[in-house]
Amino acid sequence: MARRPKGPVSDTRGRILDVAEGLAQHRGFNGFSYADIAGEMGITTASLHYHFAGKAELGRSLIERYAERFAQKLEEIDATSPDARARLEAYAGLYAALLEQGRFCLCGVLAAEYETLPKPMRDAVTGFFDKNEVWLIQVLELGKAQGALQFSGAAADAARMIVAGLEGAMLVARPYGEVARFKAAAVQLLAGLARTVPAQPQAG
Amino acid sequence: MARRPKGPVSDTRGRILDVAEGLAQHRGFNGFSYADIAGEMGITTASLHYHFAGKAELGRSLIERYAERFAQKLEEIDATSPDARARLEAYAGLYAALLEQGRFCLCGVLAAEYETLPKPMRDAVTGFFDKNEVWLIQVLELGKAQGALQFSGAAADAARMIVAGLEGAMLVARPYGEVARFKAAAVQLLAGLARTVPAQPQAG
DNA sequence: GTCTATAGGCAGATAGAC
DNA sequence: GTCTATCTGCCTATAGAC
Repeated sequence: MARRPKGPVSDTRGRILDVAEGLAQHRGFNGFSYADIAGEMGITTASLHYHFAGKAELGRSLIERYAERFAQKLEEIDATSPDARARLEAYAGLYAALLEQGRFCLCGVLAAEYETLPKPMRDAVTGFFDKNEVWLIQVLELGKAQGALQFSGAAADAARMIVAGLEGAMLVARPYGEVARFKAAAVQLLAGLARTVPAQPQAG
Repeated sequence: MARRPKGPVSDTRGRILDVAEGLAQHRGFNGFSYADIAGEMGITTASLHYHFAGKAELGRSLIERYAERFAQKLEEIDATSPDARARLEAYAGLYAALLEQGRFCLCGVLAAEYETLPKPMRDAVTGFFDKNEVWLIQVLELGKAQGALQFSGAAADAARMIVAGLEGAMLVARPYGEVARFKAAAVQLLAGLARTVPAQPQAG
Protein backbone atom coordinates (compact mmCIF):
# COMPACT_ATOMS: atom_id res chain seq x y z
CA MET A 1 0.00 0.00 0.00
CA ALA A 2 0.88 3.67 -0.17
CA ARG A 3 2.26 3.24 -3.65
CA ARG A 4 1.90 6.37 -5.70
CA PRO A 5 -0.26 6.20 -8.81
CA LYS A 6 2.26 8.34 -10.67
CA GLY A 7 6.00 8.09 -10.57
CA PRO A 8 8.24 11.15 -11.04
CA VAL A 9 7.57 10.85 -14.79
CA SER A 10 7.95 14.46 -15.85
CA ASP A 11 7.15 16.28 -12.63
CA THR A 12 6.16 19.42 -14.50
CA ARG A 13 2.67 18.40 -13.52
CA GLY A 14 3.76 18.25 -9.90
CA ARG A 15 5.45 21.61 -10.05
CA ILE A 16 2.34 23.16 -11.55
CA LEU A 17 0.34 21.75 -8.65
CA ASP A 18 2.90 23.10 -6.18
CA VAL A 19 2.62 26.63 -7.54
CA ALA A 20 -1.15 26.47 -7.94
CA GLU A 21 -1.57 25.19 -4.41
CA GLY A 22 0.31 28.13 -2.97
CA LEU A 23 -1.69 30.56 -5.06
CA ALA A 24 -4.99 28.95 -4.09
CA GLN A 25 -4.12 28.95 -0.41
CA HIS A 26 -3.17 32.60 -0.47
CA ARG A 27 -5.63 34.06 -2.95
CA GLY A 28 -8.49 31.57 -3.18
CA PHE A 29 -9.45 29.64 -6.29
CA ASN A 30 -11.06 32.70 -7.86
CA GLY A 31 -8.10 34.86 -6.93
CA PHE A 32 -5.48 33.49 -9.29
CA SER A 33 -5.24 32.69 -12.98
CA TYR A 34 -3.39 30.41 -15.34
CA ALA A 35 -1.26 33.43 -16.14
CA ASP A 36 -0.20 33.66 -12.48
CA ILE A 37 0.95 30.06 -12.45
CA ALA A 38 2.67 30.36 -15.81
CA GLY A 39 4.39 33.59 -14.80
CA GLU A 40 5.72 32.10 -11.60
CA MET A 41 7.01 29.05 -13.46
CA GLY A 42 8.45 30.82 -16.46
CA ILE A 43 6.27 28.96 -18.96
CA THR A 44 3.15 29.88 -20.96
CA THR A 45 -0.50 29.27 -20.21
CA ALA A 46 -0.71 27.09 -23.30
CA SER A 47 1.70 24.68 -21.64
CA LEU A 48 -0.50 24.51 -18.60
CA HIS A 49 -3.40 23.42 -20.77
CA TYR A 50 -1.30 20.51 -21.98
CA HIS A 51 -1.07 19.20 -18.41
CA PHE A 52 -4.51 20.17 -17.22
CA ALA A 53 -7.39 20.56 -19.64
CA GLY A 54 -8.85 23.45 -17.68
CA LYS A 55 -8.82 25.22 -14.38
CA ALA A 56 -11.58 23.03 -13.02
CA GLU A 57 -9.55 19.88 -13.60
CA LEU A 58 -6.48 21.51 -12.11
CA GLY A 59 -8.51 22.43 -9.07
CA ARG A 60 -9.80 18.92 -8.60
CA SER A 61 -6.27 17.51 -8.82
CA LEU A 62 -5.15 20.11 -6.34
CA ILE A 63 -7.62 19.01 -3.71
CA GLU A 64 -7.06 15.32 -4.34
CA ARG A 65 -3.32 15.62 -3.87
CA TYR A 66 -3.81 17.78 -0.80
CA ALA A 67 -6.28 15.34 0.76
CA GLU A 68 -4.03 12.38 -0.06
CA ARG A 69 -1.06 13.97 1.66
CA PHE A 70 -3.18 14.92 4.64
CA ALA A 71 -4.42 11.35 4.96
CA GLN A 72 -0.83 10.14 4.89
CA LYS A 73 0.02 12.43 7.77
CA LEU A 74 -2.93 11.10 9.74
CA GLU A 75 -1.60 7.59 9.19
CA GLU A 76 1.78 8.72 10.45
CA ILE A 77 0.15 10.12 13.57
CA ASP A 78 -1.62 6.83 14.17
CA ALA A 79 1.68 4.99 13.79
CA THR A 80 3.58 7.38 16.07
CA SER A 81 1.18 8.30 18.88
CA PRO A 82 -0.70 5.53 20.63
CA ASP A 83 -2.26 8.01 23.04
CA ALA A 84 -5.48 9.73 21.93
CA ARG A 85 -4.56 13.06 23.45
CA ALA A 86 -1.19 13.06 21.76
CA ARG A 87 -2.93 12.29 18.50
CA LEU A 88 -5.22 15.27 18.91
CA GLU A 89 -2.30 17.51 19.63
CA ALA A 90 -0.45 16.17 16.62
CA TYR A 91 -3.57 16.83 14.56
CA ALA A 92 -3.65 20.45 15.66
CA GLY A 93 0.06 20.50 14.96
CA LEU A 94 -0.62 19.78 11.29
CA TYR A 95 -2.59 23.00 11.06
CA ALA A 96 0.03 24.93 12.99
CA ALA A 97 2.76 23.62 10.71
CA LEU A 98 0.86 24.89 7.69
CA LEU A 99 0.63 28.36 9.20
CA GLU A 100 4.28 28.33 10.13
CA GLN A 101 5.10 27.68 6.48
CA GLY A 102 3.01 30.72 5.64
CA ARG A 103 0.28 28.50 4.23
CA PHE A 104 -3.38 27.87 4.98
CA CYS A 105 -5.70 24.90 4.76
CA LEU A 106 -6.59 24.58 1.09
CA CYS A 107 -10.02 23.16 1.81
CA GLY A 108 -10.79 25.82 4.39
CA VAL A 109 -10.13 28.46 1.76
CA LEU A 110 -12.18 26.60 -0.82
CA ALA A 111 -15.07 26.15 1.60
CA ALA A 112 -15.44 29.92 1.67
CA GLU A 113 -16.00 30.05 -2.09
CA TYR A 114 -17.76 26.71 -2.25
CA GLU A 115 -20.73 27.84 -4.30
CA THR A 116 -18.53 29.16 -7.09
CA LEU A 117 -16.54 25.93 -7.44
CA PRO A 118 -17.12 23.44 -10.27
CA LYS A 119 -18.93 20.34 -9.09
CA PRO A 120 -15.95 17.93 -9.03
CA MET A 121 -14.10 20.33 -6.77
CA ARG A 122 -17.07 20.65 -4.44
CA ASP A 123 -17.22 16.92 -3.95
CA ALA A 124 -13.51 16.75 -3.28
CA VAL A 125 -13.82 19.45 -0.59
CA THR A 126 -16.54 17.67 1.35
CA GLY A 127 -14.59 14.45 0.92
CA PHE A 128 -11.67 16.05 2.70
CA PHE A 129 -13.77 17.17 5.65
CA ASP A 130 -15.48 13.80 5.82
CA LYS A 131 -12.16 12.01 6.06
CA ASN A 132 -11.02 14.35 8.82
CA GLU A 133 -14.20 13.72 10.71
CA VAL A 134 -13.94 9.93 10.44
CA TRP A 135 -10.38 9.99 11.72
CA LEU A 136 -11.24 12.32 14.60
CA ILE A 137 -14.23 10.24 15.66
CA GLN A 138 -12.00 7.21 15.96
CA VAL A 139 -9.48 9.19 18.03
CA LEU A 140 -12.17 10.63 20.26
CA GLU A 141 -13.72 7.26 20.94
CA LEU A 142 -10.34 5.80 21.69
CA GLY A 143 -9.67 8.69 24.05
CA LYS A 144 -12.95 8.18 25.83
CA ALA A 145 -12.19 4.48 26.26
CA GLN A 146 -8.69 5.30 27.50
CA GLY A 147 -10.17 7.83 29.90
CA ALA A 148 -7.92 10.51 28.45
CA LEU A 149 -10.60 12.58 26.73
CA GLN A 150 -14.05 13.74 27.71
CA PHE A 151 -16.83 15.33 25.72
CA SER A 152 -20.57 15.59 26.03
CA GLY A 153 -22.71 14.27 23.21
CA ALA A 154 -21.73 12.24 20.19
CA ALA A 155 -18.12 11.85 19.09
CA ALA A 156 -19.20 13.08 15.67
CA ASP A 157 -20.28 16.41 17.13
CA ALA A 158 -17.04 16.80 19.03
CA ALA A 159 -15.13 15.92 15.87
CA ARG A 160 -16.97 18.57 13.92
CA MET A 161 -16.28 21.11 16.62
CA ILE A 162 -12.57 20.35 16.42
CA VAL A 163 -12.45 20.73 12.64
CA ALA A 164 -14.52 23.90 12.86
CA GLY A 165 -12.41 25.34 15.66
CA LEU A 166 -9.11 24.72 13.94
CA GLU A 167 -10.30 25.86 10.52
CA GLY A 168 -11.82 28.95 12.11
CA ALA A 169 -8.73 29.73 14.14
CA MET A 170 -6.70 29.55 10.96
CA LEU A 171 -9.21 31.71 9.11
CA VAL A 172 -9.26 34.46 11.73
CA ALA A 173 -5.50 34.36 12.30
CA ARG A 174 -5.00 35.07 8.63
CA PRO A 175 -5.86 38.78 8.51
CA TYR A 176 -3.53 39.35 11.44
CA GLY A 177 -0.70 37.25 10.13
CA GLU A 178 -0.19 35.92 13.64
CA VAL A 179 0.48 32.24 14.17
CA ALA A 180 0.22 32.88 17.92
CA ARG A 181 -3.45 33.70 17.48
CA PHE A 182 -4.04 30.28 16.00
CA LYS A 183 -2.06 28.48 18.65
CA ALA A 184 -3.80 30.18 21.56
CA ALA A 185 -7.21 29.29 20.14
CA ALA A 186 -6.14 25.71 19.43
CA VAL A 187 -4.84 25.20 22.96
CA GLN A 188 -8.02 26.68 24.38
CA LEU A 189 -10.07 24.38 22.16
CA LEU A 190 -8.31 21.15 23.05
CA ALA A 191 -8.23 22.09 26.73
CA GLY A 192 -11.98 21.62 26.76
CA LEU A 193 -11.53 17.99 25.78
CA ALA A 194 -8.72 17.02 28.12
CA ARG A 195 -9.94 15.00 31.07
CA THR A 196 -7.33 16.32 33.48
CA VAL A 197 -7.46 20.09 33.37
CA PRO A 198 -4.30 21.77 34.69
CA ALA A 199 -6.20 24.94 35.66
CA GLN A 200 -8.65 25.54 38.53
CA PRO A 201 -9.52 22.02 39.81
CA GLN A 202 -12.77 23.22 41.28
CA ALA A 203 -14.42 20.09 42.72
CA GLY A 204 -18.22 20.69 42.71
CA MET B 1 -26.47 58.43 19.68
CA ALA B 2 -27.15 55.72 17.08
CA ARG B 3 -28.30 58.35 14.61
CA ARG B 4 -27.66 57.27 11.06
CA PRO B 5 -25.24 59.37 9.01
CA LYS B 6 -27.52 59.01 5.98
CA GLY B 7 -31.27 59.22 5.87
CA PRO B 8 -33.32 57.25 3.34
CA VAL B 9 -32.36 59.84 0.71
CA SER B 10 -32.51 57.75 -2.44
CA ASP B 11 -31.94 54.27 -1.06
CA THR B 12 -30.62 53.01 -4.40
CA ARG B 13 -27.31 53.04 -2.65
CA GLY B 14 -28.78 50.87 0.09
CA ARG B 15 -30.30 48.44 -2.36
CA ILE B 16 -26.99 48.10 -4.16
CA LEU B 17 -25.36 47.25 -0.86
CA ASP B 18 -28.11 44.73 -0.12
CA VAL B 19 -27.55 42.89 -3.38
CA ALA B 20 -23.77 43.13 -3.19
CA GLU B 21 -23.77 41.83 0.36
CA GLY B 22 -25.69 38.73 -0.62
CA LEU B 23 -23.39 38.12 -3.56
CA ALA B 24 -20.26 38.62 -1.46
CA GLN B 25 -21.50 36.28 1.26
CA HIS B 26 -22.30 33.55 -1.23
CA ARG B 27 -19.55 33.94 -3.80
CA GLY B 28 -16.78 35.88 -2.10
CA PHE B 29 -15.57 39.32 -3.10
CA ASN B 30 -13.69 37.93 -6.11
CA GLY B 31 -16.65 35.78 -7.07
CA PHE B 32 -19.05 38.45 -8.27
CA SER B 33 -18.94 41.44 -10.60
CA TYR B 34 -20.63 44.77 -11.12
CA ALA B 35 -22.54 43.05 -13.89
CA ASP B 36 -23.96 40.56 -11.37
CA ILE B 37 -25.25 43.34 -9.14
CA ALA B 38 -26.61 45.33 -12.07
CA GLY B 39 -28.29 42.28 -13.55
CA GLU B 40 -30.00 41.42 -10.29
CA MET B 41 -31.19 45.00 -9.89
CA GLY B 42 -32.25 45.62 -13.46
CA ILE B 43 -29.93 48.57 -13.93
CA THR B 44 -26.59 49.02 -15.72
CA THR B 45 -23.05 48.88 -14.40
CA ALA B 46 -22.59 52.53 -15.32
CA SER B 47 -25.26 53.40 -12.76
CA LEU B 48 -23.39 51.48 -10.11
CA HIS B 49 -20.33 53.59 -10.77
CA TYR B 50 -22.40 56.67 -10.04
CA HIS B 51 -23.05 55.41 -6.49
CA PHE B 52 -19.70 53.76 -5.85
CA ALA B 53 -16.58 54.94 -7.64
CA GLY B 54 -15.21 51.42 -7.84
CA LYS B 55 -15.55 47.93 -6.50
CA ALA B 56 -13.01 48.63 -3.75
CA GLU B 57 -15.09 51.48 -2.38
CA LEU B 58 -18.23 49.39 -2.62
CA GLY B 59 -16.48 46.65 -0.70
CA ARG B 60 -15.39 49.00 2.05
CA SER B 61 -18.93 50.36 2.42
CA LEU B 62 -20.20 46.81 2.53
CA ILE B 63 -18.05 45.87 5.50
CA GLU B 64 -18.69 49.14 7.31
CA ARG B 65 -22.44 48.75 7.10
CA TYR B 66 -22.19 45.11 8.10
CA ALA B 67 -19.99 45.88 11.10
CA GLU B 68 -22.26 48.74 12.15
CA ARG B 69 -25.32 46.53 12.14
CA PHE B 70 -23.50 43.83 14.01
CA ALA B 71 -22.43 46.32 16.66
CA GLN B 72 -26.03 47.41 17.03
CA LYS B 73 -27.07 43.83 17.65
CA LEU B 74 -24.40 43.49 20.30
CA GLU B 75 -25.81 46.57 22.02
CA GLU B 76 -29.25 45.02 21.89
CA ILE B 77 -27.91 41.89 23.53
CA ASP B 78 -26.34 43.97 26.28
CA ALA B 79 -29.65 45.72 26.83
CA THR B 80 -31.67 42.51 26.83
CA SER B 81 -29.56 39.92 28.63
CA PRO B 82 -27.95 40.84 31.93
CA ASP B 83 -26.58 37.34 32.32
CA ALA B 84 -23.21 36.60 30.71
CA ARG B 85 -24.13 33.12 29.64
CA ALA B 86 -27.32 34.34 27.99
CA ARG B 87 -25.26 36.95 26.19
CA LEU B 88 -22.92 34.32 24.83
CA GLU B 89 -25.82 32.24 23.64
CA ALA B 90 -27.38 35.28 22.01
CA TYR B 91 -24.05 35.97 20.35
CA ALA B 92 -23.95 32.49 18.87
CA GLY B 93 -27.57 33.04 17.92
CA LEU B 94 -26.55 35.92 15.67
CA TYR B 95 -24.43 33.54 13.64
CA ALA B 96 -27.16 30.91 13.59
CA ALA B 97 -29.69 33.48 12.42
CA LEU B 98 -27.44 34.38 9.49
CA LEU B 99 -27.23 30.74 8.43
CA GLU B 100 -30.96 30.30 8.78
CA GLN B 101 -31.42 33.18 6.36
CA GLY B 102 -29.15 31.30 3.97
CA ARG B 103 -26.36 33.80 4.61
CA PHE B 104 -22.83 33.68 5.96
CA CYS B 105 -20.62 36.01 7.93
CA LEU B 106 -19.37 38.58 5.45
CA CYS B 107 -16.09 39.07 7.27
CA GLY B 108 -15.50 35.34 7.59
CA VAL B 109 -15.78 35.03 3.83
CA LEU B 110 -13.53 38.04 3.28
CA ALA B 111 -10.93 36.72 5.71
CA ALA B 112 -10.43 33.76 3.37
CA GLU B 113 -9.47 36.06 0.49
CA TYR B 114 -7.83 38.66 2.69
CA GLU B 115 -4.62 39.00 0.72
CA THR B 116 -6.48 39.87 -2.46
CA LEU B 117 -8.54 42.64 -0.87
CA PRO B 118 -7.77 46.34 -1.37
CA LYS B 119 -6.20 47.91 1.70
CA PRO B 120 -9.25 49.81 2.99
CA MET B 121 -11.25 46.59 2.97
CA ARG B 122 -8.53 44.74 4.84
CA ASP B 123 -8.57 47.28 7.63
CA ALA B 124 -12.33 47.11 7.86
CA VAL B 125 -12.21 43.32 8.21
CA THR B 126 -9.76 43.32 11.11
CA GLY B 127 -11.78 46.14 12.65
CA PHE B 128 -14.82 43.88 12.68
CA PHE B 129 -12.99 41.05 14.41
CA ASP B 130 -11.42 43.47 16.88
CA LYS B 131 -14.83 44.79 17.87
CA ASN B 132 -16.15 41.29 18.35
CA GLU B 133 -13.22 40.44 20.52
CA VAL B 134 -13.58 43.51 22.72
CA TRP B 135 -17.25 42.78 23.29
CA LEU B 136 -16.60 39.11 24.07
CA ILE B 137 -13.83 39.91 26.52
CA GLN B 138 -16.19 42.11 28.46
CA VAL B 139 -18.84 39.36 28.50
CA LEU B 140 -16.34 36.72 29.54
CA GLU B 141 -15.00 38.80 32.38
CA LEU B 142 -18.49 39.59 33.55
CA GLY B 143 -19.28 35.89 33.41
CA LYS B 144 -16.24 35.02 35.42
CA ALA B 145 -17.16 37.59 38.05
CA GLN B 146 -20.74 36.29 38.11
CA GLY B 147 -19.45 32.75 38.47
CA ALA B 148 -21.42 31.74 35.40
CA LEU B 149 -18.50 31.15 33.05
CA GLN B 150 -15.14 29.50 33.40
CA PHE B 151 -12.11 29.44 31.18
CA SER B 152 -8.41 28.89 31.63
CA GLY B 153 -6.04 31.64 30.55
CA ALA B 154 -6.77 35.17 29.47
CA ALA B 155 -10.25 36.32 28.50
CA ALA B 156 -8.78 37.55 25.21
CA ASP B 157 -7.73 34.01 24.30
CA ALA B 158 -11.14 32.61 25.16
CA ALA B 159 -12.74 35.39 23.12
CA ARG B 160 -10.60 34.55 20.12
CA MET B 161 -11.47 30.89 20.48
CA ILE B 162 -15.17 31.75 20.42
CA VAL B 163 -14.89 33.88 17.30
CA ALA B 164 -12.72 31.24 15.65
CA GLY B 165 -15.05 28.43 16.63
CA LEU B 166 -18.19 30.12 15.37
CA GLU B 167 -16.61 31.39 12.17
CA GLY B 168 -15.13 27.96 11.56
CA ALA B 169 -18.39 26.18 12.28
CA MET B 170 -20.08 28.42 9.77
CA LEU B 171 -17.32 27.86 7.23
CA VAL B 172 -17.43 24.08 7.46
CA ALA B 173 -21.23 23.93 7.58
CA ARG B 174 -21.33 25.77 4.28
CA PRO B 175 -20.34 22.97 1.89
CA TYR B 176 -22.93 20.72 3.51
CA GLY B 177 -25.70 23.30 3.58
CA GLU B 178 -26.60 22.07 7.03
CA VAL B 179 -27.45 24.58 9.75
CA ALA B 180 -27.56 21.68 12.20
CA ARG B 181 -23.83 21.19 11.71
CA PHE B 182 -23.22 24.73 12.84
CA LYS B 183 -25.52 24.48 15.82
CA ALA B 184 -24.04 21.25 17.09
CA ALA B 185 -20.55 22.71 16.95
CA ALA B 186 -21.66 25.95 18.62
CA VAL B 187 -23.34 24.12 21.49
CA GLN B 188 -20.28 21.96 21.94
CA LEU B 189 -18.09 25.06 21.93
CA LEU B 190 -20.05 27.03 24.51
CA ALA B 191 -20.51 23.96 26.69
CA GLY B 192 -16.80 24.15 27.42
CA LEU B 193 -17.28 27.59 28.97
CA ALA B 194 -20.38 26.90 31.05
CA ARG B 195 -19.60 26.50 34.72
CA THR B 196 -22.42 24.05 35.42
CA VAL B 197 -22.20 21.27 32.84
CA PRO B 198 -25.50 19.42 32.34
CA ALA B 199 -23.79 16.26 31.03
CA GLN B 200 -21.80 13.60 32.90
CA PRO B 201 -21.09 15.11 36.35
CA GLN B 202 -18.05 12.90 36.75
CA ALA B 203 -16.57 13.94 40.10
CA GLY B 204 -12.88 13.03 39.83
C1' DG C 1 6.09 19.38 -24.12
C1' DT C 2 6.53 23.94 -25.04
C1' DC C 3 5.93 27.62 -27.91
C1' DT C 4 3.40 31.82 -30.79
C1' DA C 5 -0.70 33.65 -31.99
C1' DT C 6 -5.20 34.42 -31.37
C1' DA C 7 -10.03 33.78 -30.37
C1' DG C 8 -14.09 35.15 -27.59
C1' DG C 9 -15.74 36.61 -23.44
C1' DC C 10 -15.98 39.15 -19.26
C1' DA C 11 -13.77 42.28 -15.93
C1' DG C 12 -13.80 47.16 -14.03
C1' DA C 13 -14.18 51.61 -15.57
C1' DT C 14 -15.25 56.18 -18.24
C1' DA C 15 -17.46 59.73 -21.52
C1' DG C 16 -21.20 61.94 -22.54
C1' DA C 17 -26.33 62.06 -23.89
C1' DC C 18 -30.71 62.37 -21.67
C1' DG D 1 -29.54 59.21 -11.69
C1' DT D 2 -29.69 56.31 -15.36
C1' DC D 3 -28.69 55.31 -19.86
C1' DT D 4 -25.73 53.80 -24.44
C1' DA D 5 -21.49 53.11 -26.17
C1' DT D 6 -16.98 52.08 -25.72
C1' DC D 7 -12.18 51.22 -23.91
C1' DT D 8 -8.57 48.55 -22.13
C1' DG D 9 -7.08 44.74 -20.00
C1' DC D 10 -7.29 40.14 -18.34
C1' DC D 11 -9.49 35.70 -18.41
C1' DT D 12 -9.80 30.69 -20.10
C1' DA D 13 -9.09 28.17 -23.95
C1' DT D 14 -7.58 26.43 -28.69
C1' DA D 15 -4.94 25.78 -33.20
C1' DG D 16 -1.00 24.63 -34.97
C1' DA D 17 4.24 25.20 -35.53
C1' DC D 18 8.46 23.45 -33.60
